[in-house]
Amino acid sequence: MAADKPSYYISTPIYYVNAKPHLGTAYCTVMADVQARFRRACGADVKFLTGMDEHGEKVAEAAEKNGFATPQDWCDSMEPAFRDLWETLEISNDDFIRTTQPRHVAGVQKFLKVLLDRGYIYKDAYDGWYCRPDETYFTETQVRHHEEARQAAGEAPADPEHPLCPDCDRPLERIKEESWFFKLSAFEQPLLDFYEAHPDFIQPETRRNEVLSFVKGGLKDLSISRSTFDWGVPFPFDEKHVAYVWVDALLNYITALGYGSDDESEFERRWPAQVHVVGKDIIRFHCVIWPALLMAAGLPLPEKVFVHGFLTVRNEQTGKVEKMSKSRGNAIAPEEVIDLLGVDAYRYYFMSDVIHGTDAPISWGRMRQVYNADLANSWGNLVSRALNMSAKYFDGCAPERPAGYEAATPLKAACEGVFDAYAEHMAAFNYQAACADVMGIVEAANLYIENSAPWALAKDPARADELALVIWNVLEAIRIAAELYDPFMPAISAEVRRRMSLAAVPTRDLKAACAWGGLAGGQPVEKGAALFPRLQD
RNA sequence: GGCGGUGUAGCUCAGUUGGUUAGAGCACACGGUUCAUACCCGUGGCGUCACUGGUUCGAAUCCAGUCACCGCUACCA
Repeated sequence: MAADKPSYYISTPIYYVNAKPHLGTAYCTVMADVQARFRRACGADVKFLTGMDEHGEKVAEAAEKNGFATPQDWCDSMEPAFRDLWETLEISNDDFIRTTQPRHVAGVQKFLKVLLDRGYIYKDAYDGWYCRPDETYFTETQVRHHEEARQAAGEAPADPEHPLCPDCDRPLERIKEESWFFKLSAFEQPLLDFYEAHPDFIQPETRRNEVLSFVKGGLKDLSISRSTFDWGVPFPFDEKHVAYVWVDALLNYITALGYGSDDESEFERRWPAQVHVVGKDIIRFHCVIWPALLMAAGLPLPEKVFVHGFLTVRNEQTGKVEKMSKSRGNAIAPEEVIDLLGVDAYRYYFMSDVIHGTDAPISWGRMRQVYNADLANSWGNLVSRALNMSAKYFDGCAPERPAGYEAATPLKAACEGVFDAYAEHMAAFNYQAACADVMGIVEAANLYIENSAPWALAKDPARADELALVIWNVLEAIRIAAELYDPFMPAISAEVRRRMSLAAVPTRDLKAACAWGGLAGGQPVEKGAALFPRLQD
């Protein structure tokens, strides 16, 4: 049944279990959710995946430090922080994968065997510096240059036995151990060929350029196992080693489809994914390592990686844009924003006003502006005045679809053609433009009411037909706008439909739903309380 | 150091292959209206399009350089 509809498989990254979800995590997840809801509304058979990344030495350490008997207990204790926030934010994920689940472990082990069989991994001795907190290796040269730079900056020389990490400045350890390596170097040219053949693979364009120049700079083989700790997926053919993050976390995208299980039918049907939504910090994992791993395993590559930027904060005292961080004290928690705006307006603000793809500033002042202008004054007030008039003039109901409903009106003209533009913008993750498309309907409706003056028509019984036509037009436009806004503000759109006695669930055929004339009329309507109570300064 | 990006009204941003007086929304001011969440509608001011020089009949849009911010990468000496 589902199989005859096109599969649309979309993912967020799996989030690292040690950190609670923050505004950036939520931003990414909402972005993917909006796309998932849009695709469902267009009739696609959507699988929307998110989850948690639970392996690694740091997780084991955190478990111990926090007094948990096992790392698994620690992970279990963190899970609600994610699940609860996603539920609050109306995230419609169809699955929630955890890398400690048996289905994931099985898939990882199968994948490793495939890589071994196909000759793309080998065991070698690793000799170099290791940053335990970062779980990262550094070469002699990297470490030496960092030390030179430090001393040039006037800092005290580090202990030669424990020079400092180039990334985090914590002491390194000398490590000589065996490790499994992935022949990433073999994929330099295949990757470049792939990028060229699929110019839309990485979006936006600037990220693509970054990846291109990185790969052209040459790729080195990649250490994919660790034997210094054991909180990970054991190599099936070498129990001393556990999989390192590349061949663990990234694989969630296929293990969630049953790759490596007894029944791989969903994997067969849905892979490759239509899009991975990721932040710019993990672009290389998703645009270089992950495609190379898939090539090595003989699997198809995802169709697209959409890379979003980071949220920054406009300091309303200085006017300067700052990176958000706890140490600066300018970090904003999702809960704070929800308290101010409510969930749907929260989603709308980040999706409509924050430009995806680049770093974008947010501010409390801006949130209030957008909320009041777009949602309270325009959309919410339109619904309010329209439903009020409908109920008042038509005995608690919507007018019946009038005979001349197909006649040209400014409002009908404003609604027609919106779907095509909107769908194109949505597909390109240009949510700002998509929201503007819908706002065009809202503005046209407000203007149409103004110019038609239904309150004047209502005073003249001879113009009853005219009044019915005007009100029906406005309700029809609201119906369409509510469907188009649904991916962004699902609860509000559902409430609008409820007040108009329309379907409880959003459409599965958005194009048809946007066609003029869908509103039969005659059904009860209810004005209700303000959808977006105006924020006072 | 190399590569790339960005810099347009107070704010968030559009500005296709260079072409009449540079745009939208918000914010602000004034006027109108009253069905509505003091809302909606109309009108208006606001910018040397980062700076300098160049190409052109004509550049925000092309070229060179400068400055600022950002990203990736490399520091091979």
